[in-house]
Amino acid sequence: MNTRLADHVREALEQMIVTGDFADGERLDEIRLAERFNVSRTPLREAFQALAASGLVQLLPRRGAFVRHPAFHEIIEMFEVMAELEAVCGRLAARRVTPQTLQQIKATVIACECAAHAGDSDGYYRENEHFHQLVYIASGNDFLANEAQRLHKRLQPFRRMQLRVRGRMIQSLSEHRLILTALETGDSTAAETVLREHVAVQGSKFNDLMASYKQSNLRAHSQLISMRE
Amino acid sequence: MNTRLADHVREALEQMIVTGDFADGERLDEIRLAERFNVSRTPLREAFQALAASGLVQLLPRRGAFVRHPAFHEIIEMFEVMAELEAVCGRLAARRVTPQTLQQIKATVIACECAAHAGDSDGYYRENEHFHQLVYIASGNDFLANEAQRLHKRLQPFRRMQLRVRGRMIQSLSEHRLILTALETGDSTAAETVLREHVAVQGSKFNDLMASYKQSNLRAHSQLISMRE
DNA sequence: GTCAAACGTTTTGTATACAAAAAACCATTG
DNA sequence: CAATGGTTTTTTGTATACAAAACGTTTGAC
Repeated sequence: MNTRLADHVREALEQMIVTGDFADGERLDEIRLAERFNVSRTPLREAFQALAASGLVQLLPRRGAFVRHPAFHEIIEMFEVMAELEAVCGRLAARRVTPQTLQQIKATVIACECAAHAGDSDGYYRENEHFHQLVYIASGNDFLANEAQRLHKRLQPFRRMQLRVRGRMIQSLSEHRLILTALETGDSTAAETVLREHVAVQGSKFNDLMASYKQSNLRAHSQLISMRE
Repeated sequence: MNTRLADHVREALEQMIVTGDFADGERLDEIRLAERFNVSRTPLREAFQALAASGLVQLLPRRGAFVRHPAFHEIIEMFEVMAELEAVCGRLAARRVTPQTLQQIKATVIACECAAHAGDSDGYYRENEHFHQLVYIASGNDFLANEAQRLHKRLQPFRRMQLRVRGRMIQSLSEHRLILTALETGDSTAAETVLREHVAVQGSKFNDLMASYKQSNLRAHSQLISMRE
């Protein structure tokens, strides 16, 4: 646990932004937020900088901090990069994965299947996260693993929506199996292709994401209205 | 031009770290640096945060800021990711590049060749940067272009070393030609493969990089010694 | 001699004060 | 009524003051 106020504020603001408490382009008032969190402007401004580094707010010099909700096409672009990063991880992992990591991946695939059969949505979500993290590590490139993890985290709110789509979980499961097999047999091309498709947002998934994004936009919008009252 | 002190300090520190003015793991003294730059601790701490975000320093809570020179294997890893990112840019660009961008790329290839024949090393470096930037943009994915540019910038000091290697420029030129042709003919596989190889650090290049890295380490080390006197 | 506890020093994190830039407001003019 | 210029208010960026945590040192016990 961290005792720095700035980190607490950053986490709180991150949560608020992601859950749509602020409208797109809204200015974050230093003074009002400071007294709301019962801190001074100093840790608040630190939090702003951290949020700017991860792309959640835009910091304009001598203007202030503005929340920046990604436009729909930007999310599509981020998912495309995520798909390519995971594809690279898969290709490298097929050649480099250690027996231990492979064993761990196998365990998470099984845990995913168990959670799915038990109807444990949260459990599935958790194990799925673990599965992908292990694939990143299996690439044998720690820098790549970190970058992938970073983007994965940034896409988390949108992925959560996507997983709610009917039937997504079953398809996801079979893809996990295919990936596992590819890694076991050292088939780098298969690992690359399946992982890219596994993550990619296209075809029917595209429309699903579109729908859930519109909903999240509505939430942000209604929030904006309530703030103006 | 930016009027914020914090940004000036960040740039200055960035330069100093990259050029090896600090040893690896050295603590950056807030007070001493503040009076050296004639600023208070506030903008200095802002600069620390920005540098931490780009990986040049490590920020330990209630400990301080420590410069973090990447270990050799970390640089290799970053180059591997860079190669894969450029490969992705190339693959996508072969399908999506606009006639205007293609024209611009052709222009930079020619400019590179001119600079090379004129023995203009700095000019070649500049046009080469431009060439890669255009390939990123040609991918049609702005987020990808930004990420690629970010990593490219981070690897800049090490790339500069690499280009000094004898014969590298001529090989680089012919690779540019191959990439241009692949983009013109829409050959995504060729664009991907050539760009990956173009960036990758392996074989003889590996040893070249190794040698120049050792030199840069020596510089950092001698600096450390001079500071202790 | 080693370990540990208490003290003083240094350094970080946060609050607050202040200067300067931006925004808002308002009056005046065409 | 629109536009412009000056004045006031707000807000950002920076300096400084202060509290608390980390660090080093000395002292004391075993």
